[in-house]
Amino acid sequence: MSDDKVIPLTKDSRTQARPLTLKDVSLASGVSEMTVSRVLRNRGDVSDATREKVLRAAKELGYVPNRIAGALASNQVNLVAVIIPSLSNMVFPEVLTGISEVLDETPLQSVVGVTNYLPEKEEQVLFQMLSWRPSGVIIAGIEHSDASRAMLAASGIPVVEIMDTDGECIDSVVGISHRRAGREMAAQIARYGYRRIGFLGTKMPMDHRARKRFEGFTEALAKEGIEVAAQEFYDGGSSLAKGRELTECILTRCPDLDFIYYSNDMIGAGGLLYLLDKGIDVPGQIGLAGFNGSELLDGISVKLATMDAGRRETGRKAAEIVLERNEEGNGAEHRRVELTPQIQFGDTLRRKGH
Amino acid sequence: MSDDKVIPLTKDSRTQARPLTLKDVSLASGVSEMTVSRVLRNRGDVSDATREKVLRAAKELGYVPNRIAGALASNQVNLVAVIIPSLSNMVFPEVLTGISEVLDETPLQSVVGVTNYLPEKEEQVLFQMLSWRPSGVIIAGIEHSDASRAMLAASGIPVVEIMDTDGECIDSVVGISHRRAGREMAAQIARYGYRRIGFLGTKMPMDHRARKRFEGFTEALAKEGIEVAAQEFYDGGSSLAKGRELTECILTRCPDLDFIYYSNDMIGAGGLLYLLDKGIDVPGQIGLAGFNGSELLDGISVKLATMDAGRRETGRKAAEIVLERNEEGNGAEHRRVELTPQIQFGDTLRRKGH
DNA sequence: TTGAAAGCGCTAACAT
DNA sequence: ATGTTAGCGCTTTCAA
Repeated sequence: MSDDKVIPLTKDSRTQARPLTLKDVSLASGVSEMTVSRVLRNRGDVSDATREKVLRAAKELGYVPNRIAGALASNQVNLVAVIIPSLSNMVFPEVLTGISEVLDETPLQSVVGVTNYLPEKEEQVLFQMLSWRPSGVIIAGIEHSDASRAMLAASGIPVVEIMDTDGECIDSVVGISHRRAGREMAAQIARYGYRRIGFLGTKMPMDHRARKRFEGFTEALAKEGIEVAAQEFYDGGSSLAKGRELTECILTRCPDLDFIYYSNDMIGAGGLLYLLDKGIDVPGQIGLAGFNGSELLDGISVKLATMDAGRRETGRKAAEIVLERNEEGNGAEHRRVELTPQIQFGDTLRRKGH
Repeated sequence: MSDDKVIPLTKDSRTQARPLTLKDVSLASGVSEMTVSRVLRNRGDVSDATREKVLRAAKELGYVPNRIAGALASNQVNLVAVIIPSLSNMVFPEVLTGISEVLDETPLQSVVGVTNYLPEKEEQVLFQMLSWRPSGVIIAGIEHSDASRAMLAASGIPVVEIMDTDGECIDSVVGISHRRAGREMAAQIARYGYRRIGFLGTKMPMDHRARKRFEGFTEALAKEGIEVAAQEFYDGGSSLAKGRELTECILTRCPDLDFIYYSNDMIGAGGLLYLLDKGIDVPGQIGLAGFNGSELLDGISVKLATMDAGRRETGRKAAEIVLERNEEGNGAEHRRVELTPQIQFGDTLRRKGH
């Protein structure tokens, strides 16, 4: 970006002074406000004649209902609060997509809040969201401050925690066990004969899910008598460049690694590209695996091993639970849905020496 | 994903029957509702003693204000509606990030609606959003249905159209001229001596901005007496894989191309990786350029030429305009902010034969 | 099938 | 510094 031209326009508009109300439509159509309300919501019995009249009047005036008032009167808010740590990591937009897919067929609508991985911010965002009295909350992770948990528990609305099943949930939960994901990847790597294994991931306090994968990973390796030979942690967002840099770094420190496990596909792909550039044989000399199952990166000639965390599916399921919990009478039980990701071997994880 | 275990829990909660109201806090603290309201909003003069009392009572009870009621009473909704075509293209989350950065310091909060590039869906989403009486609307693009334009114009709230300045705006606009972006890239490519130029992009009716870039591109080439030698269009999302595939495709049809202009960096990078894999000399044999300035892809060894569309900046500016328009008294003019993207040459665009 | 009255929970505006 | 009153625009409930 260079200079920004700022050109104030002259034309003067801001047409409307007061937004229209039901009353305006009532007057215009010669029908009581109540009946107008009924027509606009398709509720109760209204004769076709009046329905016509009302609809026409509303359309002609350009009436837009005031949901604030409607929500207050009916004590019903068709909003679902969705709270996620970030929008920069595609994982979360993908979950949102799953949620929208399901909610789009219903009167419910999602509202997104972003926490930047900060518990304090999460608390604020949550408070803000709850103050709109949404029909449900879908929130990433199961680690929350005491205050957040208290708010959620007390809210009396369905709460679905997503993307992590390792721990106690407040109400319902959908996701995968990251400990198990880490364990299974470690087991597979060990089974394939790798022994000098490095790990590369985000700084852990930020990201509980990455931490749990790492814990599961080291735990399972330990069971095979293997210790992680080297590890490297980084702050901030993941990018190909970061993956490159850290891979170079870890291999300088520890050139005899025969495998690197990355905490996500983005840095994994960066590492992969780096190794390919260097002419290093992958997975002959060194095997690699990431995490997420990012289709985004599928076009790299050598496909990185990974594990699909089922983000779309998670979003869909979470939305379905909120819906289910909103249908009164229905069993409306607490739910625990654990998705089981499979290893995708790609081209970078195969039996050593094969 | 394989089988999903669905384990209904047994514990029974849904604690609270009726959410707390101001009245509850009033009773608990022995202070009038009005004063409680004042304390909770930091408004007017309240003695430190009563403030303390109220705050303590509110905290102990776990009171969460009901904004629905507050908004109705005060006729003030601190929501900004943000309407975008998609979350799958990182461009939009990046704009959202810019918006949030600015709004986070204010009482305003953004609410996102997604249109899937469908004008009809845009209309619905817009109607939904407007029914919440937001303090402003930030909407991607300047092409909208008549009904949408009418709603926006009649809403009486600030409307900022973003990411495209090629055309008439309703109220204010922030973004770049995609025609100009296309023209400038074409001019540069021509200046550098390329003559057999291909274009690769999304199907146009979907994406006005891509279309305008293409139009600007062909127009500027025409001025140099050059015609686009081959073009390839695709549906659906952009990915590295798609870029690969289409690049192979266009080069099969037209093997003598010396340049390919891609409608975004993702497919551009896919093409780049394909050519590198094939051992083709880039840019010696064929030059490449994309669009967006995606930092995401920075880790590829050969850096794709591109143009930064200033997404964060666009989001920030749009949010600032909404804020400005909400400060009464202030000039509150209509604004037109045209950002001017610069070509980033990377490694794939240089004078032919150098 | 339609209408009238009474709030929803909060805040603006006005007392005190 | 605090309290009282009267709505905000809609829907629920009850009556016709």
